[in-house]
Amino acid sequence: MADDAAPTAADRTTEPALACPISPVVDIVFSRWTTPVLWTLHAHGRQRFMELQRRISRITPKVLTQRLRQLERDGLVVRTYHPEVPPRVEYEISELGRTLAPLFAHLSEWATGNLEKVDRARREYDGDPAR
Amino acid sequence: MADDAAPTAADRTTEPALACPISPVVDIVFSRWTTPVLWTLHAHGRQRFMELQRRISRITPKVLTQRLRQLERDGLVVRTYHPEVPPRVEYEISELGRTLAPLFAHLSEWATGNLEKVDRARREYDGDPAR
DNA sequence: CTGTATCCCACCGGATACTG
DNA sequence: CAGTATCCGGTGGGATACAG
Repeated sequence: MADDAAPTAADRTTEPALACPISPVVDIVFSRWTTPVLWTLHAHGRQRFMELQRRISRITPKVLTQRLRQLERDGLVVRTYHPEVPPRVEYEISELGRTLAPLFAHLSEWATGNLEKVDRARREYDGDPAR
Repeated sequence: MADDAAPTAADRTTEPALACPISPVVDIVFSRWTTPVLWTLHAHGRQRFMELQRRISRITPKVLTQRLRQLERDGLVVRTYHPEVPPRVEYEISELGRTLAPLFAHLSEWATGNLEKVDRARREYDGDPAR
């Protein structure tokens, strides 16, 4: 990413090099840790930093911050800072982010049943220890 | 990819730690380079190793092999070896892999229009150099 | 509470060369 | 042609400590 002049997310759609129109979406939505963050935000609504960290149990504050910043920059998440003592920050899915919901549902639906097939394929490929 | 001893793809669906039912799918389908490989296979049908490498222009043979092996193990791609001289190997999407097509179409559809919004969000976040 | 700042290491993937 | 074998550098992310 980030090389010469200004490769935007959109023009990568037509980039001949990859010739894969969904690569940019994958970079934005499915890079490491972004899916759990988005999903948690989608499943539990607006919530604070600590709630997110607790729910995405193995994530460190550093990484969580990085992902949240990226998602905020991409317009998928909205950050609200409340200048109180102690400070309170809330995150929520943006309107744009919400348009991903059907996609996630689709993913989730595919997982049902097909994940099992993947497991079976792996076992068979590995020499079928369970038979 | 790091699926050694116990945790299968399927049981990660119910793993409390992530509590994100689509994470396993993301690991399988959207890890690095897998999307371009699957897309190219989907777009151009059964093809040989070199064709794939040529179409996914920046991929190295080593990485291409790794991804193809992974996809074959997961049952998403079928490898056919023809014992000729010189050897000929063909790859194609499996039946299971084909069930991903609607999903990819969905992704592609989301990209249309929304990618542009992401770009705008980024420019605004970065300080809007184009205004 | 909500992050930053460092240190550090494992691993991915690029480059290159070589084999059946 | 279809890979494998090595070397190797950059980077993501874990652990830990600290700041506003």
